[in-house]
Order: sequence, then structure tokens, then C-alpha cells
Amino acid sequence: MKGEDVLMAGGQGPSGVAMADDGSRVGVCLRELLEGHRLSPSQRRIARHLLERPHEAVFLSSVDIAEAVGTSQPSVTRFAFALGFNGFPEFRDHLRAALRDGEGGGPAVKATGLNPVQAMVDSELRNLERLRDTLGDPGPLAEVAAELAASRPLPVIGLRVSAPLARFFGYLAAKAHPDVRVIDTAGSTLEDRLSRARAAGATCVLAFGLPRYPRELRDGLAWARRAGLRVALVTDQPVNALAEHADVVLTAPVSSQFAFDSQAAPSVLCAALVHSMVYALPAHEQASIEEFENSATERRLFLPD
Amino acid sequence: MKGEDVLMAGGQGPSGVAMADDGSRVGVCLRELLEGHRLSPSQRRIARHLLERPHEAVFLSSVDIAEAVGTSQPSVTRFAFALGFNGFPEFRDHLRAALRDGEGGGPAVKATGLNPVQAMVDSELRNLERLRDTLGDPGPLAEVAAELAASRPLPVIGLRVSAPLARFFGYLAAKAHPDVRVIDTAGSTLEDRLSRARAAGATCVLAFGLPRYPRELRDGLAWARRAGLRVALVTDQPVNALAEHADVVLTAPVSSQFAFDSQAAPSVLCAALVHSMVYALPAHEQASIEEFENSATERRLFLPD
DNA sequence: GTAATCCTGCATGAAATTATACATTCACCA
DNA sequence: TGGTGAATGTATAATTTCATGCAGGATTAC
Repeated sequence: MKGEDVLMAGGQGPSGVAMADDGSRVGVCLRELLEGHRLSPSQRRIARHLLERPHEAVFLSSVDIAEAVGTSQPSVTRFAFALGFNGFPEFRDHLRAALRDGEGGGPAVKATGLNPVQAMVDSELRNLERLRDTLGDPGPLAEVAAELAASRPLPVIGLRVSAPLARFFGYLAAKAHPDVRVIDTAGSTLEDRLSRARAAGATCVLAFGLPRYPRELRDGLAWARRAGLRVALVTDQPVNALAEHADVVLTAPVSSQFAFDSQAAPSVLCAALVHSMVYALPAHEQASIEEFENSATERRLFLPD
Repeated sequence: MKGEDVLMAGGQGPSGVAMADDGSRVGVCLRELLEGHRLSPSQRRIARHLLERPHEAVFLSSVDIAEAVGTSQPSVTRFAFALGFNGFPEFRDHLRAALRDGEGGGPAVKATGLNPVQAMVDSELRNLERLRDTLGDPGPLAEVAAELAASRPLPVIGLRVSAPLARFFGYLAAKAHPDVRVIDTAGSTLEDRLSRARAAGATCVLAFGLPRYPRELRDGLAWARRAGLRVALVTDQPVNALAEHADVVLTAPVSSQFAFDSQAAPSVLCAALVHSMVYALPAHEQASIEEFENSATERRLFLPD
């Protein structure tokens, strides 16, 4: 193995502290394997070495171990055989499997007594879970929100299937931002309106690009960038044909196993974005939200809940 | 790699704990690497594949990845070079190092609960679960779908915050229904357009009415009924100020504990509705979906995934 | 429409990893 | 002392993994 240097730190010392992290999971796996096997002296040294570095163990090659222990590579192979495996790779895969069980193993798979439509919803549920997990680090979202909040005006692009998303975002954001301009047509119209927004002081643009990715959106993003606008993109994958034309990418997974995809996760991301934008706004504009609500109530625009 | 079968599970099931497990650590490492790198289509597929299985990624060989992605092994090597590494092993060691750094941190980081934005997503998750459960009985959905599919034309109403939803439904439904007419303006316009639709043969209308319920929507629904149209309503509660003006009600719960609500569940319900509508359509119109897809591909409207 | 560029897979060679054959050493015992 | 057998290392073969040259094909630019 060439890059063994990257694996030499970490670990958790012989007196293994924190039970139940993944390393010790490999450790218990090893202990189980060693149970009731008669090992030769050098094989014991190998075992001891692995037990002391359960994290690295899963990555080490037979020569790595041999060198570290100060023995020969065939001895490592024979060590694997002595433990009942059919070769060193088989032994190592056993360790890797133990590590993986630890990582994924939390919740059990549920019985799938779901009808097709329910399966569809379930699929979107998982997408939302993924979104929630990626938001564990609030940095990127807050960063984008701040940029968007600071841009006056704020152009928002959504073409084709993403047009409703852009409008939805526009509707929410308008409560917190004085000048949101939704663009849902492509071609020269798009460039015209971007151009005007740029001239009016816009510093960045928000784009929604869900599958299937319109070619025209890519062109629009490229154009916006050349025009000096920072491009924030909401899409379903961190890397795709659109992402390379964006400065910041927020991902909201969508299902593609069904004929018609919903936009559950992107919709939630919209709400989260606007939510974050509010905190990036000056106080007097936060107040204007309340204002609108009140005036709307006065005009009896809405029915009682 | 011989024992790839041992690595096929993983991920983090339905009730997934939180961020900051080792897999997502590899994930963020990958994201950082991908940032600002121009990738070819097949390289993007590779990146996606790895992002979807961060746990396994650290163990995969270049041929493993190539086979899984359906590309050639040299493409994987080139992928590593494109990311600035000096070879595939170097790239893989980088990922492994990220994983190791995470393990040192131990279970401490895991204990952290959800941040506010995550709580928001979590709230929508529960809404989706409720939606899934209510769809356990496919009857109402199929019934509404059949009615909608049979109405020519099919008027779809969504005002204010629900306008994007109506447009989204319209976009999807247009693939399966020859004459969908989205109405997102209120007042006399609404009645005009409903009237024309009725004259053209419409038998029912679909309305989206999420909080806060526009007074004008209630008026519109009442008007539609008097005009002899059957009213199907998508809203958030089985009974509210709008439901009494509808013949059939489909409920899609939304959160109201946050300043800005997303439309996750209604969005999914849209997709489910259209999905069900397809099965209520004659075969030749189902075929027209494919047709559109093909013609769109021919016109190279979309970018490759 | 044509040329230039980029992308991609195939074939192949180089490097690394693992398994096996064989020789040597050492402990133990007659 | 010489024999026996397990243990271990050396050398090497077999397998796997990785890198690169080259040609065909697609896309873009002019």
C-alpha cells in the first residue's frame, strides 16, 4: 500500500475507551475470531497489532501488516488461514463487513406492506431524510441565504418543471425581501430580465434546476455568470450538468423511480432558505412581514383557520 | 474486488439518527473535492455513485466503481486525476483519511440533536408519514384521479401560495391529459375561465387550498358548484372553511409551526394524483407521454443526467 | 457543413497484492 | 547425536489493480 502514512494516526490505544464506536466494533469482531484458535508466536504478534489499531486494520494489506509487525508477508496470509478463512482478502472483508454493520445498522428495515402510491410517498420520505442529514451542517445554507438576502433585486430562475418551485420561493421570499423577481421563461427573455436585474444592483441569482435539466437553464446560468452575477443553484445532485455553472450548490434529492416526481425536498429547502434569509435581514424588514400579515387580515383576504 | 457482496448494505435507514456519522464525513470530504472541478458526464456518474455510498466508497477499487457505474476502469482513474490527485490510490487514501479523522472524534459528536432547520425538515417528514398512512386506502385517490382524468378540459385552481402547486400539477398532468387549464388568478377572471371550461365540456375542477385560505377561493369553489362542476379539493385538513364547498377532499398535511411552510406533502400528493390518473386514461393517451419524451430528446431540450 | 476538441472505451503494460513451493531454523525427544 | 515436525522466511508464480497510448465517436465551434 502506497499511502500508509495517512493511516498512522487516530486509533484508540490499547486500553480501548469508547466502546461502540466503529473501531471497537472491528475489535470485537477480531476477538470473536481469535477465540479458540491456536496461534503461533508470530501470528499472535499479528493479532495483537491488529487489535491495537482496529480502525486501520480494515485498510491494511498483508505486506503492510508484515512490515509493521516485523514478520513476513506469507505469515500474514497464513494467519488468515489459521482463523478459518480461505485467504487474506476474505479475512479482511470480514472485518470490513463488521465495520459496515456498525455504520448502517441502526434502524431495521420495515416490512413493506405498502401499496404503490405509498411506496412513492415512502421514497420521498427518504429523500427528506437525506435532506435533513445534509443540513446537519448549517453553514452552506446560511451562507447562501445571506447572499440572497443581500442582493437587491433578487432574480430567481426556474424553468419548466422547476418554474412552480421558483414561484413558490418567490411567494415566500417576497414576505421578507423587497424585490424578488421570478423568471420562468427561457431564451432572450431570461437574459433581458437578468440584465435588467444586474443593472438595478443584483449581486446574485437563485436558480432551480431539477431533472430533466433544461439546456436553456445551463445557458442562462453561464450567461449570468459572465454578467458578473453569483449563481446559487438548487438541484438534486451535488454534481450534474448544471452544477459546474454555479458558484454554490444546494442539493434536494428527488425520486426518479416513478413516472412523475414530486418536489417534496426542494419545497422544504425553499422554506428553509427563506427561513434562513429572514435572519440575514435588517430588523425593519423583518417587521414588514408582520405588517403584511396584519394588513391582509384587515382586508379580510383570508378565511379563519 | 472479490468480496464486494459484503459491502452492499449500509446507508442510514428511515429513522436515521443524525449527521456526523462516518459516512457523511466521507461525504463532505467528497463534496469538498468536487467543488469547482469540471467533470465529464461519466465522471459525474462516478461522483454520484460514490456520494450515494460513502461508507463503501473507501473500500472500492477502480474496477469495482467502473462496473457499478457502468463505465470503464480508465475513466475512474481519470476521475481521480481530474480531482487533482496523482492517481486513484491517492484519491482513495484521501477518503480513508477523512473517515479516520471522524472516528477519532468518537460518539461525542453524535449526541447532538437537530438544529432548527433540521427540525423544520423533520416536521415535514412527519407530515409525509401521515400522508402515507392516509393513502393506505387507495380508494379516494383513485376515485378523484378517475374523475379528473375524465373531465375535458380539466380546470385546476390554485391561488396565492397554492398557485405554484396548481402549476406544478398542471405541468405533470399535461403529460397525461390533453387539456389542463391552470387558473391562478382570482375574481372575475376565475369565473370567466371556469365558465369557458364548463362550456367546453369540463365536468369537474381540482382546487388547491392551503393555509391561509383565500376568501376568493371559497367564492370560486361555490361558483363552480353552482355552475354544475364537481369540486375536488386538496387542502391540509379534512374539515375547514373550504371543505364544505368541495365534493371530494384530499388532505395533505402541512406544518404551521414555522414562519414559512413548505409544500412537501401537497407536492407528493400532486405526483400521486397524476400517477393515478395515468391508469385511468385510455391507452393511446398513455402512449403520448412517451411520445413527448422522445420528441423532447430529439430536440435536445434537456441535458444528459 | 466542416474542423477542432473533448470524451470514452479497448488494449496493453506496469505495479501491487496475494498465494504457494521450498529451504532453513529451532525446539523437542529418543 | 541425530531425527522429527512445527514455524518461519525467501523466492516466485498467480491474480488483481492501476496507468497510458490509441482509435472511434460525440459535441462544439466556426
